[in-house]
Amino acid sequence: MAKAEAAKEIRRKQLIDATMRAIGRYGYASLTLTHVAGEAGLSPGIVNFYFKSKDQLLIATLENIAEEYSTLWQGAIARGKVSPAAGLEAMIEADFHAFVCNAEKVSVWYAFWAEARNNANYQSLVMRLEEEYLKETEQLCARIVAEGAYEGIDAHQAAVGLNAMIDGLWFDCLMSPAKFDRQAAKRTCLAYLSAVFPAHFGAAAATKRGKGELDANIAMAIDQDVQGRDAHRARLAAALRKRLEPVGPMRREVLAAASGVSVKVLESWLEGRAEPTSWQMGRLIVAVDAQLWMEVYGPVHEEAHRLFEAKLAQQRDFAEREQASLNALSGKPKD
Amino acid sequence: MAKAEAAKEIRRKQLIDATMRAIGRYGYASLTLTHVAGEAGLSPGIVNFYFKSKDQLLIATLENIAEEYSTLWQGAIARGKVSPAAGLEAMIEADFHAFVCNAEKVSVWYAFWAEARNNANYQSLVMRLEEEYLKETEQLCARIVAEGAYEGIDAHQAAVGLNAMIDGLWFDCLMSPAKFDRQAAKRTCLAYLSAVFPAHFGAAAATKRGKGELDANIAMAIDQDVQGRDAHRARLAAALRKRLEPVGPMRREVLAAASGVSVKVLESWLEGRAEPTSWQMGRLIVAVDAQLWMEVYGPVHEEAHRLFEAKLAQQRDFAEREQASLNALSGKPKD
DNA sequence: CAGCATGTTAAATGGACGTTTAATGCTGCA
DNA sequence: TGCAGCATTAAACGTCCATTTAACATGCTG
Repeated sequence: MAKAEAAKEIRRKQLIDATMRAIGRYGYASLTLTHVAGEAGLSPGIVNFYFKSKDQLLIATLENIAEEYSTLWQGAIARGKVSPAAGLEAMIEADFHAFVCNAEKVSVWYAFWAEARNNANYQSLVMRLEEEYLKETEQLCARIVAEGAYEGIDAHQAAVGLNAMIDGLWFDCLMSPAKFDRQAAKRTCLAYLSAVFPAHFGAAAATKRGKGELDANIAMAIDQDVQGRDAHRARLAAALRKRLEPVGPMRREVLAAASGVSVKVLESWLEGRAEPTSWQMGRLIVAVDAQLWMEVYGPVHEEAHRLFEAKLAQQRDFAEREQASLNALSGKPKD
Repeated sequence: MAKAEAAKEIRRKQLIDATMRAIGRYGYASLTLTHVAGEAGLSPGIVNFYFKSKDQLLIATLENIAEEYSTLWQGAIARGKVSPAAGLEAMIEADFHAFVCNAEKVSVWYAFWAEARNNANYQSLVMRLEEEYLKETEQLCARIVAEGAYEGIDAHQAAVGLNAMIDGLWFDCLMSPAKFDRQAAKRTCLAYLSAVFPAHFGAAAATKRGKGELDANIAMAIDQDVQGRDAHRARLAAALRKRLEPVGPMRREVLAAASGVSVKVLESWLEGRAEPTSWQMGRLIVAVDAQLWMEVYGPVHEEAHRLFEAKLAQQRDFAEREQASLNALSGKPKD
């Protein structure tokens, strides 16, 4: 039952969040399921009901924080896409955003990093993540170098240096979160970039294009991404309600069936108490109309839109083919 | 008995080394005394004989690796003292020396860093270390800035950036030790410095003063420090033997008594099988002559020598006062 | 309202591990 | 050689904790 599935997802997320808080509070080594359950306000036994084992819970936690982080920086980079320099600035902005750069999250990262050497699951994930991030940074650096005015600058080296600096600054955040100044950390990174790429990040470049504004815009956009979970749910609820108005074209039962959940669950979405999984969201979109996506996720730049349309077309294509093959099968039953 | 003390020290060190290997192999979270004992080739129960508890063993391990690291970079910086730029280069050289920058050591560091947030003992030590290192780096940067040719460069920021970059590069060493290239890491740091301080680290500066040579010298000196434990013991043994030659002024019994150990232990030093603790070394020096220090620790720069003389004077002073107060007490017994 | 499924809890279980203790082996000394 | 003291071991103990199990609560269905 999809309804049960959705409810389970909520509890799982709740436990994952509790795990992150518990790691932040007690540390990885002395983390017990009792701690986790305590943070979640549940009894210890429940963890093994939603996760096969403690290991599975921890893997899910790492996957969760990894996806959260990836989403943030990839979103930031997309917003800064107009120029490679803006892209790098956006990455830095994302890396030192309060949402990811805080004592709790960083201590979770360090916990997994320290364990990664002895846990193949952690290691592959952490390495993949790091490689993705490095690749992106390197491309941006390479584009900046290609734009000229630099001799003897190795884009790869510049990117490795930037990454290392960011990881190292997180360490300061870990060790003395009270003293740590996120703005100063950003400035430190920008100082590095302005030393390496003076034409793009130097004082001259900054005044020329009105640096302050850009920063503020990116930061605001990231803020929206981050603290906007409630706002997101509100937008989703509003968009759904609009389509369910008395005069509207759809009834709750229809919409619920289309998205594969019970009416109860659908109502929890309508009231902003819960939200669909991405899979359910996809089915909702297909069931209703692509415009829903625009309304829920807010104004987005063209590329993401184009990407989405492409995906949607692909999905339709896949569904059609599946249908066709089903038809074919029913026509000629297997021998 | 001082003899027993010396033997205990050796076992303790053996167990600490085993702990580091075990953390590198199994990770902090799943480290058991059985693992440690296994690495040391001893039985599990023995650990609680030499350390009051597992916690104490771990604290001793952190203290050990911290002192090891501090000694290395402070030694390196002293050698590069001729100029602040050389000092920074020496620090980098030390940070990426195979002795500290290898998968095992780095994984030990990350283990303690990750736990530091939840363990006051670890935290204070790690923070103190980090502060010392930063302070030194910052002073060097400030001196470079003071030498001129830089505008708008913040020495503190430059130092924080460098430290962060080094810590972050260690992460790469942790995650993929096979792929990690220590030389490339050094170059990355130097590229950073040459971007921030082009007059001191730029291509021009490098060719002017024959950069290659300097690097090689510092690296060699550090090598000596590091892989030189055997050499150190050999020097010590030679220096002691010289003073014990048939025609020499001292007999084994006298020297042993003076340093508070048995003749057996002294002989183990003479044969290079063991070495005194720093405390015993101090008593040896006082008993024999300060020249011994020069012979054992090799040629050193003046400042360290001066420092040592001052310490020695202080120690004598303290001993005299202690004696005086003892005399006073025996004169007037307490009421 | 009965019956069933599902979510949740509390208690039981079994194993792992730090620590303690008693026994054993070893070394140095007479 | 025999004794004394110390280092070391092996086993026992007790605690903690992940996991399992059964009981309980809740809500849904017929």
